[in-house]
Amino acid sequence: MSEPSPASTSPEAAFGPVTPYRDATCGELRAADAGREVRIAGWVHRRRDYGGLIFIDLRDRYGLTQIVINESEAPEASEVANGVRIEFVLEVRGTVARRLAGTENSKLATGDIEVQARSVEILSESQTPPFYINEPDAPVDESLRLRYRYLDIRRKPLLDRLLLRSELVRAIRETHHRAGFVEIETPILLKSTPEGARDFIVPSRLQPGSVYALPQSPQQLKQLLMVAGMDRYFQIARCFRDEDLRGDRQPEFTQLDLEMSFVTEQRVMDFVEAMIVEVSRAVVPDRPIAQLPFPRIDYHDAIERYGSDKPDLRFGMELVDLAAALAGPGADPDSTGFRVFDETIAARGRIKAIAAPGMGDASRSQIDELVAFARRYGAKGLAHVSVNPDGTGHSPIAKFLGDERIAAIVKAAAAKSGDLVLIVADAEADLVADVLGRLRQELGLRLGLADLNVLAYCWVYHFPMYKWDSDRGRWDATHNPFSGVVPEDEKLLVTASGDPYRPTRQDPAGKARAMQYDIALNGWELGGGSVRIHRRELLERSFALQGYSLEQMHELFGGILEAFDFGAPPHGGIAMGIDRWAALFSHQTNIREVMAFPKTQSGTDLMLGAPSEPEPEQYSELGLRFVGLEPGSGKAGQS
RNA sequence: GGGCUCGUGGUGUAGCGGCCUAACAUGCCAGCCUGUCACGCUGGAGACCGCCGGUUCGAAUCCGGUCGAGCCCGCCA
Repeated sequence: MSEPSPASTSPEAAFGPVTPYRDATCGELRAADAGREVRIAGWVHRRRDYGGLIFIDLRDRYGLTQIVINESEAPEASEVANGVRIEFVLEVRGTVARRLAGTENSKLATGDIEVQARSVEILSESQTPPFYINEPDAPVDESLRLRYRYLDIRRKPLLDRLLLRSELVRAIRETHHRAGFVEIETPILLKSTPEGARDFIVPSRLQPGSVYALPQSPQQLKQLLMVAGMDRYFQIARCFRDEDLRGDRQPEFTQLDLEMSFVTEQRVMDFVEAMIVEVSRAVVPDRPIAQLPFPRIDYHDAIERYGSDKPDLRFGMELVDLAAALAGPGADPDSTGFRVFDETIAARGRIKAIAAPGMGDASRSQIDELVAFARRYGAKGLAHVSVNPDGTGHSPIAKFLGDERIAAIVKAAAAKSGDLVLIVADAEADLVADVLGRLRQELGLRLGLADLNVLAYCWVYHFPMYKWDSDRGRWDATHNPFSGVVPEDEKLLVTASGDPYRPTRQDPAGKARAMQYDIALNGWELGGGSVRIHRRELLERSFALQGYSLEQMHELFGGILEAFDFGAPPHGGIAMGIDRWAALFSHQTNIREVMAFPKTQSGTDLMLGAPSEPEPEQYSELGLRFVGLEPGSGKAGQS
């Protein structure tokens, strides 16, 4: 190789696939290229050896091209090809030729041609891979896939998902730039705040004894950018939360974070909705959007009708209240005859139901399984009524309720013959909604009620401002401590006692609604945001309700509070989970499947072996020493 | 912190108290084969059943513990 010289090619050539190793990728040669002399490079996908004739399918991320090595025409190439094995990296020189009539392969984009090799060079050898790379559907233990992630990415399914994710991020960027947003990076080394999830901590060497925290989201920074006059900001931001993992949760994940100035809830939702539609159409054009504009559902309606603040609108099966149906007939209007229901009514609880289509013939064990499902989420039981072919109902609790009430339940639930009405009763209305909401979601999918191709986006708005934290005796922000209050509820941001620093459960603040909106997609929470409080006085009132003294406010949020003294515009925004979005776009239920290098459920990286013990010098430079953990306070234990 | 599931040649599975000195498919190795594309045919190597301990005359198979992976509750938006 000679010394690199100044640029000798055009940008087009520099951007193209041609390199000193290849003239074309493995996915682009067509019949029209017949006769071309080409160099082509890639991995050996498969090898078919006929003795004097060897076929090699050469693969790169663009596709597959068949190479033919004919011993009688290229004896040297044939000798090399004899030693070639799967996943070797080759550079092949030869001639593009139309395949013999009748031997074309319609399954390949390049199936009309083959490259007749003149020479074959092995650029790199490979061990036998630990799992099949050339059979994309072959199941593989996930820990193996994680340990050899670079091999898993060679396989089509994961490759395709990462390409789709790349398109998603590209579409997001293009749309935001077109809408005049400025993309700004914010720091990863930040200050710890007590809100929300547990922080990841990074000890400071220059400030011994102090720590940085990794951002759970760039929340405060984007608000400061609004104070800075940036007007429209967005970022594809990495976020970190030190909590236990789930299929839809990794310790580090990616958010689309955006904020706009001089906006209302309506205005932010309008932009985000238009952006989502544009991105969806660009990335998954063949997937219909269920409803345009997106349904906008008040939080309380969402809980009432779907038992969820992220309802899956691909199917109905809404929750219905049975109070009226149960009150109806009978000698004693205060008694339904069924003790569980009577106690619930006496406790001013809720009795609600869903009708599961076609499940009327569910077996005893199927019912038991549903009862166990309901119990897992805190229900004390799960009553059921099966609807007979003639439209009447039968149920184990019919002997308590009587036929008239059973009929009223069937009617209230709008259950048809063959359906199964599932009933949850509890003194806690939230629990009833949660359990039925989870049953609804589970059964909707199990019964195939959801069109899997549809994208059912919806907004849920006006979340409660706070929820009472009985352990700590204060109001917790439902979402974000900076969320603004709906203007007509501003007067509710007070305590019953009048002292803003003594919150109690009876405070009017418990009824205040936030200018908070979530976007849900097919039953997943895709994102959430709010119009923020931009007046310092109101922010202090809100923080007081959340249990912060003036000193604590300054300690924890001093920077942003001070900023709000220098002219903060009204502003609002949203954060959306890119990983979840990509997973939903590619029909995955686990975000690991759309991440290049995810971690296991116990937070480890099986490929790199992270986390690992630090070197002693790293400890001493930071003034740290590992003293072990209290028994039971963590899994690391003492060594 | 807790519950559940899984862990057998390289990979995916079967075997679930003695018939297992572990079976099948695929992969791997060798040989033959000039038109295949999940090529074919013949032959061969390869696991002591995650690890430790226990029960038993006898364990891959039962029990306990432990490690790893997954799902879930708590946690988390």
